[in-house]
Amino acid sequence: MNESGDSLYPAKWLSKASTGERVTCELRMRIISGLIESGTILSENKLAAEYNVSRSPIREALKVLANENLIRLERMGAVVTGITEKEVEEIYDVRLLIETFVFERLVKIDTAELERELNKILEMMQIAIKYKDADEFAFQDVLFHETIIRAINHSYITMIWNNTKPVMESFILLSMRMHFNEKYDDLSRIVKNHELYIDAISTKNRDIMIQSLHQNFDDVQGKVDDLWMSQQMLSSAREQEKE
Amino acid sequence: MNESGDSLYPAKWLSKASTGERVTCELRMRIISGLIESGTILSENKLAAEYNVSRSPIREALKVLANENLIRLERMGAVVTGITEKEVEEIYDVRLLIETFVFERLVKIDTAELERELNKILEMMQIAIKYKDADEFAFQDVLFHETIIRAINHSYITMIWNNTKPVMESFILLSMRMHFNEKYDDLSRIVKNHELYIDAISTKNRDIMIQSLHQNFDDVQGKVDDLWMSQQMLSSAREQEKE
DNA sequence: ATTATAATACTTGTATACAAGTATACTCGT
DNA sequence: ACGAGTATACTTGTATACAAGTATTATAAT
Repeated sequence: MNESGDSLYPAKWLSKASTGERVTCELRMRIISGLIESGTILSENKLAAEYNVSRSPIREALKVLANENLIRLERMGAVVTGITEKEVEEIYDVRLLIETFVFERLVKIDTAELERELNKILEMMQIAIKYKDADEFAFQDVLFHETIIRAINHSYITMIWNNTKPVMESFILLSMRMHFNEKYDDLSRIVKNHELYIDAISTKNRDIMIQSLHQNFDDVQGKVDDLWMSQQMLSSAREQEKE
Repeated sequence: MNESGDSLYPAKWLSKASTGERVTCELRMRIISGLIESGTILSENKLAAEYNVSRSPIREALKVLANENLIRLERMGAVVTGITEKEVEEIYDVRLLIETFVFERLVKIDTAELERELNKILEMMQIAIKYKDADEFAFQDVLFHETIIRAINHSYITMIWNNTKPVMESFILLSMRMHFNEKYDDLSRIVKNHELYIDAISTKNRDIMIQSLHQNFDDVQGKVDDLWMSQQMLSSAREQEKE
């Protein structure tokens, strides 16, 4: 029925994805970006009609999104929860928590290979900056942290990551797209900070690691406000349309 | 086709559950108990036939179990991962991690209502012991920790809990059933330890909390060995059947 | 005997159909 | 005008059907 605009989620990341995964990613982006407002009630049938698919992939998507705390499955309809500033902080709480845990494991093992991998990702990030590819930059940013987390081979920490990653990815994606053209110094600061992170890992220095983690948080936190502002703008724009 | 024995998961906990949830809980118990061995390849069709349901609830169950790291969804068939001693340790890593985090929040807020709630649960546990109701005891044990974790209203911490809880619950359930009749002193030790936990919360004393958490871990760890032993017994019994 | 190829039986992912239950709206009685 | 009760249109959960793809097995050729 209504294709309602282009897709927010990078098509190239969905090359091998099933319909269910596509819908999941797209809905997630719409919710996090604020395009679908908090409080909206989603119905399987309507979504199926909107995306021109059957209810099966839609159901799948809703289950996943409910697990990510983006919607709340109720008797009739799924209520969009969305994410507020509070949720963003909470996600970063979790990231701080697990990355701190991970670091404690990393100091006990050989991290040479990991460092190599991280440096590779760092160079990729720089290329992404050079070619002004916000999506690629976001991808590598997320990959950076994923690589660290996976390095300790801890299935339940990985599980936590798998559950927080999608929201984080979408959030960073939107945030990067918004900032990429304006704030070049922000980007280099992010890269610098990732370098610091690698340093912390290689020297096994807790203080540097904590410093880097908090720096990273602040970097993101700064962007959060802008994202919310733009959401507000979106919302008020819609409000005006209605009138 | 094959109902293969009774259900492991308490029927009374499934009063309002859908077929999908029932299948999920039952499969989870079978996997964790070792009744379904690691390495087994599950097929949606076979499971559907076995449980006399359609593929829809089975698919749902497999998605959930994959998220809990109990199976691995592959091209063809779902490979049972199961849980080894390593996984149990890892689950408790996570619980330690999040409960430590939670405690840091709890010291900052008024916990009077929480303490009341926890004491209620504690009394329930004692009744469960009195009437030798292992399942109820397990239920209250899990509820105890859930209550603490939910108290800080942290959506992503809650999310982590939601994802680890089912496995933990099943594990504790099996463990309790195995030990309930033999080791009465174990049970009172568990209760004592929970009292200690409440103490830690009310006095906002970190040291007591850590002590209690580790104690709790040791309690479980002790039981783990037995559970594995019994799994081994199960396995070897099956081996012999085959011959 | 071994290898290449083709047929078959199984797999998942999606679409559709059906059943049971719930909210909304409407009608009828007062 | 207003409330009780019914009809209707929606909701989810499950079952079934279909399509596309993959492993396996059997057959045929060398």
